[in-house]
Amino acid sequence: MPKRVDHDERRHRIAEALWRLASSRGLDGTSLRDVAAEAGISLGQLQHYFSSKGEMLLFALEHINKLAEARVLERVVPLPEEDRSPRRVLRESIAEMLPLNEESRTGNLVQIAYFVRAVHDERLRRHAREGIPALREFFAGQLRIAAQRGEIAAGRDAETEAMLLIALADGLTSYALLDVHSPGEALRLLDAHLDRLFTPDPR
Amino acid sequence: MPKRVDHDERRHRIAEALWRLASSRGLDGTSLRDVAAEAGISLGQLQHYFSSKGEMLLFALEHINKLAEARVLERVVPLPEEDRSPRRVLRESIAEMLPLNEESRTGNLVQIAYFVRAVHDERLRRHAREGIPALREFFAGQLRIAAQRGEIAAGRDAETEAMLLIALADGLTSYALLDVHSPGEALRLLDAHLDRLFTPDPR
DNA sequence: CGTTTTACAGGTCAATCGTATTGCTATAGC
DNA sequence: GCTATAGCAATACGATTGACCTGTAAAACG
Repeated sequence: MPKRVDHDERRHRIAEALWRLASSRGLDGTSLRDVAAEAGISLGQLQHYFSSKGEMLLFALEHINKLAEARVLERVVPLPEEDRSPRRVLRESIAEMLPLNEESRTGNLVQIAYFVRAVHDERLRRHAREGIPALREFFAGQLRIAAQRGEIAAGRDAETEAMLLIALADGLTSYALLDVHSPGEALRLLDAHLDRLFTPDPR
Repeated sequence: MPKRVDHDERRHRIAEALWRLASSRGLDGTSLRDVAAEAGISLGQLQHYFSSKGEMLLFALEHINKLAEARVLERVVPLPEEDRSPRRVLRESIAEMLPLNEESRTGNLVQIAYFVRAVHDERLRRHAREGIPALREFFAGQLRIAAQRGEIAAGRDAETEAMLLIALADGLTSYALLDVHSPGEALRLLDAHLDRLFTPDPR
């Protein structure tokens, strides 16, 4: 047999070619031939690594989710102790999700392409249903710490506020992608929301 | 010539057939033949009313937007004077946008299908860029009235809060469609946000 | 009444899709 | 060094797509 090849490395390369195309044409508008050409390989070779389009899509989704999670962690973890306040952690996390740079914009466009499929595809929908609660718990944990520190009103439910943050981030992202507002404006709106959330108990 | 036909009425029928299919398969997954079959007409007849698929899509989008706007107005305008507080108007408006019933769910799924296309299609994107500011102004107007009445803190910027509400509604809708939370839970989250927004100046 | 125009049916078209198949080549393993 | 096999290229396949094109019946209109 010929030289052994790192399968995962090849699959990642193909997934990244898929993202580049899907971010500008959607998943339906991206054919296997397109992906192969973008990755600089033949259709036959692509089929050697993915036995069907669905399999390729699923692999690419799991990969992009892992990368997105890693980027958030990479941004939050290195913060010096004194800057790692709940508010700062939440802000940096959400900012990393917003389409503030070209790479993130591509990622978000791909995520949306998957989102549409997920609405009709049970297998993909499960991914969303499993991922969001984990994020919500992370956010809620930060909010509970903030409540203990007296940085937010005691009456607020952490899980509720966490879900509101996620939904808001999602909406801000959508409208930024549509150029309804700029990415910077999305960040400003996020900060306005956080200002209101991180208000100590007024009474 | 044969009996004159109400063109607009036929086109509306076709658009509604398109929605039914697009809400469960997406716009890309819906062929002209599918739409014709769903509408109970031949492909030839469909093409008699729409010279291209793109034209049909654009017509159906404009139609669904008009209907959505009309439904909001129908819900808000008949409210008795004493119930037409800014908070109530905003709540009912947003509730009408959430996928709380099957009809609204279908409408939202179609909207999302268009959203994905809009990201890549300049002509569709213009629709979004023109529609949202109008909605934001309507919301901002309600918020200014609330501020005059002293129902919300004076320091809040109406346009900012209006855009936050729209983005939040959008995010809540997305996650309701993915069954991350129930439509009822989306409404509860909206109310939680409104509770915080409609808090008189604490100082 | 005759002509023109509208409303539609049906078929054809090239293009494109995902998938399946075949065959060659180079090397890992014995 | 022989051979089995992983890696890949190339091609073919049937299905489906949106866009055309032609034919025909009927009724509106002069």
